[in-house]
Amino acid sequence: MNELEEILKYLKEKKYRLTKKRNLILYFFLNSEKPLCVREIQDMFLKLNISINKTTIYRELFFLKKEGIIREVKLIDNVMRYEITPENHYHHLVCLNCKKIENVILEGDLDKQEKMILKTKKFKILYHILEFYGVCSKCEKRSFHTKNIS
Amino acid sequence: MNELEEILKYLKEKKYRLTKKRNLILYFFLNSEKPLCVREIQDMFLKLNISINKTTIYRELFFLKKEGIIREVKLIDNVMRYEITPENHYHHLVCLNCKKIENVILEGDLDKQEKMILKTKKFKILYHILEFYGVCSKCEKRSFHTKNIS
DNA sequence: ATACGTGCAAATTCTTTGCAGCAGT
DNA sequence: ACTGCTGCAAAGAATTTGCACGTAT
Repeated sequence: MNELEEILKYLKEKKYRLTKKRNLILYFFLNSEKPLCVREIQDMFLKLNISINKTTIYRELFFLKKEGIIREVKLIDNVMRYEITPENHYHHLVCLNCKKIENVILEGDLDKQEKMILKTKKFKILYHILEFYGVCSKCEKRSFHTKNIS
Repeated sequence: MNELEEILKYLKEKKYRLTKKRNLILYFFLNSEKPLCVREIQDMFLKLNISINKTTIYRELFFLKKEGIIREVKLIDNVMRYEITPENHYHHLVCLNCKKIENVILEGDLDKQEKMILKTKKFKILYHILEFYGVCSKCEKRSFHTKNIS
């Protein structure tokens, strides 16, 4: 699964709509070496002969930023530019059998929860620890066979 | 905010649609002293002179069960009945200043994450620990005033 | 016969888009 | 003149519903 598919899957899971223009804007970002501004994105649509309104682009950038998919880059000119956010915050999958620890990215779903908590509980969260305890795929498989395998 | 509003808010947050029939079914559950079966719900719609298909009811019950809003109750006859799930699984808000621990309900949002992890990482999660560390509202307020305010 | 489930097309909900227009530099 | 934002109506995406039919007890 490539990066675009990852992002689309994430958006789908959060029940946002996978529209042609949203997909295209994401495609532009993933295939650009440098941060893009509204104007540049508008031109890219123009080149493809696809109509788009500048408001749509502004709103889409705001949306993608909110979702943590892109981030703002301020250069010397005072035009806002954006680029794909390079990474994300890891959580851990801890195997109770072999003690192996694996990383997993939850793609910012807790942010929403934390905002909700701030609003409803008035509790300002500074950080969180989230660990999942279970059985990894290797150990899971092994338990159905003999102990001597591998 | 009453219980129905709480549930609707939760469903809205998860981007499920708040349809008339879904709302009504929830209303029936919240105003019923006893567990309800498909037939009884069907009759309630009939009384209100609102058409509904039994498949819709089956699917809605499956949906609400999946979301943890209702739960199955098996009585002696072999008809499945459902009732509002009384409670939920707590997480903790730990204040780093006064060490107070508060409960918070995340309304099953992690279930989805865990299913996702099972699918993509093939890691079978048995349980999880999730704690939020931060500053509670009291301590937050106090830090803006003098130290003597209790 | 009754309880319950599935697939598909139509209906409904609600996000996303475009347009007109405004504010600030 | 240009960047950036808002409200409202229309378009579009995707969930929800109804219908026909199937399975199991």
